[in-house]
Amino acid sequence: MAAADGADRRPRSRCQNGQVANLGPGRPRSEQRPRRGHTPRAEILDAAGELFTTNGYANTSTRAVADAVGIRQASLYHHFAAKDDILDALLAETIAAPVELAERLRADTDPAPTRLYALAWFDVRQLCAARWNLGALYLLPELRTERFAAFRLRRDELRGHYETLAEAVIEGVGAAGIPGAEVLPFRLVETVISIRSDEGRAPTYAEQTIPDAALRMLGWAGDLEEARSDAALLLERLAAD
Amino acid sequence: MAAADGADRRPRSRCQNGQVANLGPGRPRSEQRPRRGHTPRAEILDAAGELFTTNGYANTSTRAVADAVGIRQASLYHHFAAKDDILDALLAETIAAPVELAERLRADTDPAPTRLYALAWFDVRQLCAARWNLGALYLLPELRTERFAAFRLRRDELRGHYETLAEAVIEGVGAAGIPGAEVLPFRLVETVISIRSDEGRAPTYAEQTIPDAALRMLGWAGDLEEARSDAALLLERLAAD
DNA sequence: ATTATCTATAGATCTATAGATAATGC
DNA sequence: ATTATCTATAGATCTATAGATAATGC
Repeated sequence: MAAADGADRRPRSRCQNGQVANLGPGRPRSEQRPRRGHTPRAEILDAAGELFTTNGYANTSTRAVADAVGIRQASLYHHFAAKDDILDALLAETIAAPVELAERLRADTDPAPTRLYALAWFDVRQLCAARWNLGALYLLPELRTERFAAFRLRRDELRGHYETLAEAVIEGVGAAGIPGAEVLPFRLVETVISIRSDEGRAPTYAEQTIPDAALRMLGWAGDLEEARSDAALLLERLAAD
Repeated sequence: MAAADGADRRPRSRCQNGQVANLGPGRPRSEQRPRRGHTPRAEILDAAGELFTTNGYANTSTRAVADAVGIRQASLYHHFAAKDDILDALLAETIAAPVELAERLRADTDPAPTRLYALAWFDVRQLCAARWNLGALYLLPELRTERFAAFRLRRDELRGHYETLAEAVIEGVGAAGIPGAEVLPFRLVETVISIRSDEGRAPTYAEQTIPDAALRMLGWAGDLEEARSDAALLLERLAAD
């Protein structure tokens, strides 16, 4: 019976519309629903991402998620032990890549403005490109519970990396710096979430405007086009590893 | 029976702890609970503000709100026709003052940087000082429904005022401006909400750091101390009217 | 044997309405 | 008469578990 360990073995269906060839073991679904994802787990996460962001986490029943996938409510529990775990998996996805990038940037020797620009750019791009605006879930009161301590820790790490880079930028600009501003680049990047929520779609200008504004806000008066092209080279280099 | 029109006539109790002298008409409460507010309506809003921000809107039952006030669940409906209406009243409170200030600032003749500084300062101060971090409710999916169209409109007005002021600042700085940055001051101010949510309390540095950063972000290179003292004078003047 | 689904259900909610009751105010 | 509370309840949920079933894989 039990599983719910998240170890998806193989895809069960080949395509995303109604016509499906079952490929793996297990009783066939009584109904097929078009839903993105190569595994049941990925299908569930996609459906939950849509429903959690459009109707809210607490307002989305496990039945609604199951319906959106085309399975019965109880079948969810084969893939996730609890509703919590679906949310946790979605949240983890949203910060894994920026955290990893930030860790690589720490070891890099480029100037701080270049590295901060690169991190902000990468992060904004991902927040804009993501299929669902999952950052809107960061303010859920549920995340303050023990259950999500690990997620909070990861996000604090990311925030710490932003702050370290921002402090280094401020140090380089001398008296032009604003005291306390080192906390703001991380926050400014995450405003993409509210913009996307209010405007109903990802802002097109954000990828350039927000990293630019982050550096200016810290008192950095250098050439933004240069920062941008340096950051682009840096990101390419790191992606190659 | 019916009421729920929000027209509170008079206080029912004189004090905020258990010892209470009933003053108005109506059946006495079977239980008294310490809760801030001079009228039942205010008590309900205070309790709901606490519970909505700490447990979430959808997770907070009308029973929980009633319990926190010291009345029965059904008695809420004498003051609010539906749970929606409690949320709407709380949200309206959060933007009434900044919207009014922004409207007065539109008629003012001070330079744009002074006016933007004043608006951001006032708004940040209120977001920090408010008893509950109600801005955390702005991302609720419920707010996208028709029910909250009026609230969205008011908030859009506030956003529009920020943008108009920011555009004027950018115009004054010539080539130093970042295209698209006029949308950011409003967003930067609202980052107080996530900071307060993550740190568990209002940031002490925000009142100065955020207005400062908003101007720098727009490419404004003037004296920030001067902007701050000019804004202080402007706010005093407007408060006097 | 293992896997992924299914059916059925226990037990615990939640919102809003109907109508009774106990105060004050005229 | 008006007001603010009360009790009682209809009707509609929701999460998670138990155990059956229908595939594939060895």
